[in-house]
Amino acid sequence: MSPARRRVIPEATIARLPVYHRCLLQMQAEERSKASSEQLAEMAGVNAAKVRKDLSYFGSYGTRGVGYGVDHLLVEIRRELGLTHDWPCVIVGAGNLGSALAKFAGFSDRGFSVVAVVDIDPARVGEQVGELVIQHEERLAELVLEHAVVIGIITTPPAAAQEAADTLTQAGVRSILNFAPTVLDLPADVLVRDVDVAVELQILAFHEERRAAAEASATAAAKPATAKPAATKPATGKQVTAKRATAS
Amino acid sequence: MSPARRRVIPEATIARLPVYHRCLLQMQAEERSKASSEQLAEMAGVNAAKVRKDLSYFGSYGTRGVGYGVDHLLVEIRRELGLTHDWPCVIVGAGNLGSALAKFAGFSDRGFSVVAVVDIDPARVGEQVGELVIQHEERLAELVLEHAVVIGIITTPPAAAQEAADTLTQAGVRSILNFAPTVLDLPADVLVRDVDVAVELQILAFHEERRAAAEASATAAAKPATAKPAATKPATGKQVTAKRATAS
DNA sequence: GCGACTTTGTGAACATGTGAACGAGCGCTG
DNA sequence: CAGCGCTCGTTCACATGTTCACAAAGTCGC
Repeated sequence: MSPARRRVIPEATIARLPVYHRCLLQMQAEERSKASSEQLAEMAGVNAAKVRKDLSYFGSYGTRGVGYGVDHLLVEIRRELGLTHDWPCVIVGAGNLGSALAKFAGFSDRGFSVVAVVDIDPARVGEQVGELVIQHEERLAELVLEHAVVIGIITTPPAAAQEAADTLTQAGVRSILNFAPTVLDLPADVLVRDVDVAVELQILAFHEERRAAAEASATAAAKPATAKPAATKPATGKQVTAKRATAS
Repeated sequence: MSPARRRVIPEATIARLPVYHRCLLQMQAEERSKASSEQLAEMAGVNAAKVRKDLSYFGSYGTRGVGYGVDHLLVEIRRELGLTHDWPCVIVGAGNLGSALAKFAGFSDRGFSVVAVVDIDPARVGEQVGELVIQHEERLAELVLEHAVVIGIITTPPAAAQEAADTLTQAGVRSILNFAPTVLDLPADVLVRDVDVAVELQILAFHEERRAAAEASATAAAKPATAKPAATKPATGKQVTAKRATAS
């Protein structure tokens, strides 16, 4: 109800909120009522100061000397993330990935419900996928309006992605999760998040490549044997936790 | 063959390389031999200066007054990303997502080959998925060694992810793509990239929530009607391109 | 060959994000 | 109710990433 007292929240913080949310859910399941920034940080794999700073953007929900109330914090984060109400989504493209997502239950319990799946292939229309029936892509705009869809999920082949995005946008969707390996060209007020498995793999490959090069030059005069030195090298620095990289 | 002349490459640059790679492939398909940073930037949805700076980390592959040679640049990027040779991957967890990824052909042509799929459910072992047969998770370590697997892809339910990661790590895998909504705790020299669809959706939801709040307070005295104002609002600023956010 | 034009490569300002340090506030204990 | 220990919230310095602006270096036309 407070009018416009909130500050601007950094993108990096927003991206971490869902992780905190997940950790808090787990704590709640473990019947823990309090959580310190330290504990939350450990669980979320980040720095404790970062946790405190992130949470402080939304107000002072912690108690000094004690920590954060798990239930309370959950409610607040849920409110910030808009998880208190349902978000109707539509999946465009019922290929391997689209079908897998449609069947996947993991969203529904977090407020995301897939209300329709469409595909351009007439042969697939009518096919059952999870609890839904594939409809023809022609009906996309219609379905968006009918179900008040807010989020579009694009799982088409790259060539069809732009058109799907255009249709979604014209029907009023302004949030798109794009799995197609394409850069979508859309109006500035449409928020697109790209998820590309191939890109992720290539990033991993880059680091592997570098690692291999580093090891090769490290063992300069040593034997340039076959490969696969199993699990040697205690790495640089302390063996705390793996380097982490999440979708920004 | 140059020993260690290369500078340290920023993570943000690395994450963009695959996108440039993809754009260049498309240009190559269109028989274009030259590309300016401006054109590449437009295609990749980024700033032209960023393109130049990114590419300059690897050396001077452009020609002033002309641009970059598409073929040449492709070779260089491919070399940097280690796409010149094959990366054997293993998929742990043959659920909806795991199966979809296993069937998906999009990786193989970029140097990533899925050499094995394992699952913990004995009932699923032996099942055909794409060109592979599901094997039991017990054999994971064995399979990693046998096929010299470098990248592990975890698509198990969250509860099983840590164990899968441990097994992979102990077998020598140091690059993991984790689709499970869990923070993995691993040695520091293991590189983990998390891909979590629920997180992405929650980020979109956050912005939708904010947008709704902003619009509500903007139309202060106006009619607080039902919802769904279709496609009003020309947005703030110029209608260039959608805000973009990719896996960091 | 020379001058005009184009586009790269990079230095420097700016913006965003991170991590350490520390004061302020709260609960507990005696 | 005063002192003490704990943990939040905030400030500050630093690291990382982005964008601008411009000189250097090349091509092309004449």
